[in-house]
Amino acid sequence: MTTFVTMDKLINYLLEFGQLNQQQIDLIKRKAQVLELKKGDYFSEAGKIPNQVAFIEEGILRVCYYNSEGDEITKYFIDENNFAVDINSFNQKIPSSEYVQAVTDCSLLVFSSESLNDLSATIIQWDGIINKITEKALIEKVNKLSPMLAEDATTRYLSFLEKFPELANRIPLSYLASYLGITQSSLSRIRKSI
Amino acid sequence: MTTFVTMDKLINYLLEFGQLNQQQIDLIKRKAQVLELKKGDYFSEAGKIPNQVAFIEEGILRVCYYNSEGDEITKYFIDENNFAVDINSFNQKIPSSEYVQAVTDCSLLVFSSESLNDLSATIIQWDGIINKITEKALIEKVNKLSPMLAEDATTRYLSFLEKFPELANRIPLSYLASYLGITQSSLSRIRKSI
DNA sequence: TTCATTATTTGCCAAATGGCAAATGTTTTT
DNA sequence: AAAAACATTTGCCATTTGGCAAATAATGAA
Repeated sequence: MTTFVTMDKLINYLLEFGQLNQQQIDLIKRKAQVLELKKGDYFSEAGKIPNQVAFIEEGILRVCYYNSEGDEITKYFIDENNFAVDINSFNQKIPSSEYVQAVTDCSLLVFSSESLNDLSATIIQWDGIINKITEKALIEKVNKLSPMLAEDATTRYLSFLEKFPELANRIPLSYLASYLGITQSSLSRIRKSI
Repeated sequence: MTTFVTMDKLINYLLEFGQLNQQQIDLIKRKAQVLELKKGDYFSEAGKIPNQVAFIEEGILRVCYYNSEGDEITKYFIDENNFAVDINSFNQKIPSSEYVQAVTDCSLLVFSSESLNDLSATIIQWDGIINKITEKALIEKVNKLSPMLAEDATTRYLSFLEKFPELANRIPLSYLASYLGITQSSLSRIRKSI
């Protein structure tokens, strides 16, 4: 069974966290499914038990939820060469309180729960690799969020610009404002003042 | 070699994440060292490569760093029945940018790097247990920090009060203010208004 | 193109927070 | 107890951000 998708980004990413032989790489490629999302499409929905994990080859996703005031909050953005999943709900098999949406057109490689179980059972290093990836991603999130609390909104916006330079003007203000923890009008004014 | 410390909290905590037989439990107990810290004492210092991990039996620690403006920031508090370590620096063996300080008198159980390696080599479930603990702790941090951005300072303070009811008036204002992302005077005014 | 819809900007004013310094309160040392 | 050191509160005012609604701009549909 031949595939025409190289999946190079995924494999190179995994290889950063552990060694894999060609046979293992081929198995991983067979277990991954290409999923193309259009801007605005949803990858997962709140209230459902997540049963797949996505590696982002191209594009940007955002993870969102509704807070107690009913405002939609963008918890974080995830870009190329990262995995997206509500890891808590996925592991515990409980309904997710978050949903994941494509901010731009995306090309994803998706693994189902079953595929991941197979890989875990077949590839001895798999769990170790996944653990390292998970841990690194979570540490990055904490380290990004933590200083934001002490910064003013302009600084937070500038940091976002550094991380996603091309994105700031291509996504709805509301996405970005809720991520930065400010209102749309404040963000609009901050933009103007720069 | 008999020990008079029961270490019940530690063992019960570990057992939440995986099974351990009595022999394994005894080994873990032998590898742990009791460390008593007085309020204000440091458990680890910035600039050093962390070489131990602490389980908090009693008391509260805080994890701190200095931001680019030179302000001391309390990144988070860690309370009883949790592990404390700069996991990133610990795993990568790089100098920590954070330091860990006792907010109250603390009773800790400390594991050295070598002890952890021994445990990892001897107890087959050890790595799995540690990974689950690590992941859970990081997820909790993200989930706590994330909504704070969208809340006003009073709400953040009230949330802190819920989590650490007895603490708010027993620690320096500066610790708490920097955790909440506000100035000492603002926090003082918020307190008064409640 | 034109209309309808949605997103963004702006004005106006209120509320929240910061900056700084002085005043007050608390703790520790001598 | 007195002095010194440190922590907290307060006043004053500036800046930031929010709330709301109207105006404007951009987008998509007919």
